[in-house]
Amino acid sequence: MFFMHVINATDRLPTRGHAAKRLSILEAGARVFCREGYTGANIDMIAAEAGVSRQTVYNHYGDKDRLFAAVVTEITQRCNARSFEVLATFPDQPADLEDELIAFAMRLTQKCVCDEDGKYLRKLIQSEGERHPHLFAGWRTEGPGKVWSALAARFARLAYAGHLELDDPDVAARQFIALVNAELHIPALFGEKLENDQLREVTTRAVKTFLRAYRRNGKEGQETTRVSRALPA
Amino acid sequence: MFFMHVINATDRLPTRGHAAKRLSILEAGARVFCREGYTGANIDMIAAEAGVSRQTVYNHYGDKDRLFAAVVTEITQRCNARSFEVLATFPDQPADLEDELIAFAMRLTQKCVCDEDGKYLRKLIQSEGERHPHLFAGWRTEGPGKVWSALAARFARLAYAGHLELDDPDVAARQFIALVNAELHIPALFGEKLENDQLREVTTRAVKTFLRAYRRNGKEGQETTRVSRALPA
DNA sequence: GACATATTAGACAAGGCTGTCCAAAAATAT
DNA sequence: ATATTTTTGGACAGCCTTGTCTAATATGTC
Repeated sequence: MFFMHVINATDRLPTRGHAAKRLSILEAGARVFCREGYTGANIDMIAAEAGVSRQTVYNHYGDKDRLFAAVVTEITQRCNARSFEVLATFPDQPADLEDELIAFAMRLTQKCVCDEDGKYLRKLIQSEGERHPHLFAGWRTEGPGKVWSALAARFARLAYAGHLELDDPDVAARQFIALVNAELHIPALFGEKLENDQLREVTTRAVKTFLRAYRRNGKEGQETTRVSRALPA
Repeated sequence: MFFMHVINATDRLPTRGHAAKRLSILEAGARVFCREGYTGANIDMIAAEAGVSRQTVYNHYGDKDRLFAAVVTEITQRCNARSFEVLATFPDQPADLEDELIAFAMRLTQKCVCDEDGKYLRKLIQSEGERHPHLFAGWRTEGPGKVWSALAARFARLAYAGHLELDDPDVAARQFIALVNAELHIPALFGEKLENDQLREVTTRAVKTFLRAYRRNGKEGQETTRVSRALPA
């Protein structure tokens, strides 16, 4: 009962009491660490932004290091969970492949790349990744590692079903993500948000290019080996 | 590169030893700011790494803010210059389009994306871009803005010459860069370097995909408008 | 209401960092 | 060799931050 909070503060969303403060500190920590960097962030700021006294922060997380670690693992888990949620909506039996891939890509962007957590995670990794690689080792294997290969499996399935023609599903998956994110990098760096219409345009162009390269009969040159590995459910 | 001192905010023309220290401080500043973030960096560290006394740092740059600004503009200019150098080697009249695009993309990666300055710039922008947008406004317009449209013009030229078939050269340019960088992001975040062989593989896959999407006779669906805008020398 | 637990505000020491001042030493130019 | 400019090391005040401690207050349970 008491360990609940210790293990993971967000499996429930408490609105009062111990757990509520704990969560609110975590969220404020994410915002502040991300905005100011590890060294630039200070506990008073986090406490103020969490609507909590400084001492409470220390009561819950011991010290700055441990708070930071908690923030990182929390954000990481949240991002991964989101990614797999979206992944579950991949169009396995598409009626209109292009349309459905576009919709899928937009979900991916909105819920995993351009949302708050995604932004936080990118900034935290960028600023502290080299200094504390152990903190992000989990993210690397559980995050992109699994998400990408899961996405690759979905593409392999589409290829097996005759919708795509591809050499290496892993490469296709990475390229898909790269294309979809192609036009988001610069705005993301400066915290600018894309309107829904713009996002649709950008995504549409990305998916069209992807499909021109990988559609069943959009080939030319390059030997394409038929995929025939174990496919997931 | 030599004009730097003249252009730069402060002051009078430096003598020889003066200029050497000045540069060494700038480079050390880049390393330390990038490694530790703006707040995390301290002047003593920079002075030590520059092989200079702390007072000398203050003599040259006044205070931390102005040193940081100088570092940013220096790195920015260096990166832009590099980018245009590489851009000048774009294959305008390719004998073997794929091979030459691969070589070009590798130059781009090695000299602009994966080199020290590129890494520094990314980290600085990521960590301080939102807080000091004015510092990077110049980079945005002079850097990606001009590089991308210059690259787009080169692609348009290839299209005009019948090598490619593309809708919008600007989009193609961004997608080209996105594909080429697709597999570099994660390693870059953790400061890992790719071997030359791996880089070649990764780049080859990217260019192959790009060309499958945009080669003259690798089409299907999607109305492709012939480009006919003003072309640069 | 009584009790236990969480939370709060504030004070506090220890330490780090910035930016300044200064006098001596070194480098450079004349 | 001498005059001028730069550099150096050290000392310093002022400020901020972390993490601890304490006594008072709030919250929730029985």
